[in-house]
Amino acid sequence: MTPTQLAPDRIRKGERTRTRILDAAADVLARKGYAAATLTEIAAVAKMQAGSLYYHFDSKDAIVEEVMRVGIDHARDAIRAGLSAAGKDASGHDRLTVAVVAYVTAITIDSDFTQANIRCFEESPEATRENLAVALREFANGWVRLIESGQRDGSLRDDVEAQVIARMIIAAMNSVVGWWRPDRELDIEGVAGMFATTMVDGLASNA
Amino acid sequence: MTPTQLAPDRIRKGERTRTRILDAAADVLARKGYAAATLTEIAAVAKMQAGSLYYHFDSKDAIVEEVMRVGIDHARDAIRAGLSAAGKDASGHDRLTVAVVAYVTAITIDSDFTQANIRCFEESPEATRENLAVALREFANGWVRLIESGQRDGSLRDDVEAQVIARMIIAAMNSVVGWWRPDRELDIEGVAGMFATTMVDGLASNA
DNA sequence: GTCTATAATTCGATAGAC
DNA sequence: GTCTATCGAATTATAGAC
Repeated sequence: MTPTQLAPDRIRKGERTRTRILDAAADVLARKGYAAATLTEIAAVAKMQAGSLYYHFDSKDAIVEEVMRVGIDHARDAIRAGLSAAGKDASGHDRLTVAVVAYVTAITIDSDFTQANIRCFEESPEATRENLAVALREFANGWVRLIESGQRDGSLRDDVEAQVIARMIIAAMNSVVGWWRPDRELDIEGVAGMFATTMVDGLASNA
Repeated sequence: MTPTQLAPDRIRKGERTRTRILDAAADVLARKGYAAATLTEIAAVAKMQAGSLYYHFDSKDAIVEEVMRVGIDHARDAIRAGLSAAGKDASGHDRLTVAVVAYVTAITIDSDFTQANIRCFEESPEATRENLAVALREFANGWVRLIESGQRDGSLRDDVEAQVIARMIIAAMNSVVGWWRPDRELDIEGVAGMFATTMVDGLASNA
């Protein structure tokens, strides 16, 4: 038995504590933002003392970075699932609409991680943002490709720059986490639908 | 001469220092955000020591609140100017387009105050947000009325809720301050135009 | 009005007992 | 692995000289 080999339940126990801390951090970060989220509160939610966090993580920023990274992954997975359900032969117009609905739904329903990522990005230290730059660029590029694909197949207008419009769409979608709450009379599918149809089909009446 | 009556140049001197502090605070707040903006740095930009700020303001939050309030006022004025130039008899569709271009241009060109307001709002203390709630609600309501007006005159579709779309449009426009820089090859009028035509006329090709 | 010096907190991080 | 105790740094805010 090598030194790195541990009993299975011991591995699971350590992993579970780590996950509990990340869950707690995502919760606090999504509600308070980066600066206002204290290790004391994160530890309290995880039912620990603040000092104990350092056995599992090197620093506050290490916790924040991992939370945000998980949030980005969750969002990407949700979009992929929606797109693969729509099918590869759907038009760029339809695929963009599906992606918008999938993403808006994902970031509002049951994911403190994606909300923490959205809320804390600008506020987080430069080092953290640099460490996440590749993942975020990849995320943004996904939207750019989606739009460019629609421009190529003729279902989306090509007199605007996909890079600019992608940023705009991402920001518009992210804004829902700032005001939508589950107890609203308006369900999130309705909101997602309005977002998609407005950004993709426009607000102008075609009557 | 009443006790509150001061020599004109003395009034002006005090006001000028106050303005210099607000200018410095807007600069730092727009670049660093609420938490990372320290009084030491604000004072340095204003060419003072941190302690001296307290002769002019009661607290950091008092400075922040006033900067944000000025930012909101600047934005509102820019939109009003654009709309009055467009004329009262323009369609809701056209007035909304004009307002988008006016606002996007205003928040990127030459106004640390509007950028500070956009960047610091979510991060600022609850008391600050409550104090600005009326002004911000009024700002948002302006966009809602603009959209509803277009829905009434038939130039904008009425199968979406103006309240939801207004929030979405505001967030999309605000996002430009996060990435656009004056030295970009793409001028801000071009960006504003793309934003307006995409959100109002849509991304779908009408060919 | 502005400066220097410092009080008062808060928070991230570390050390050592258990 | 977790706790208690504490260090050290940063920051808002105050006090008093000038």
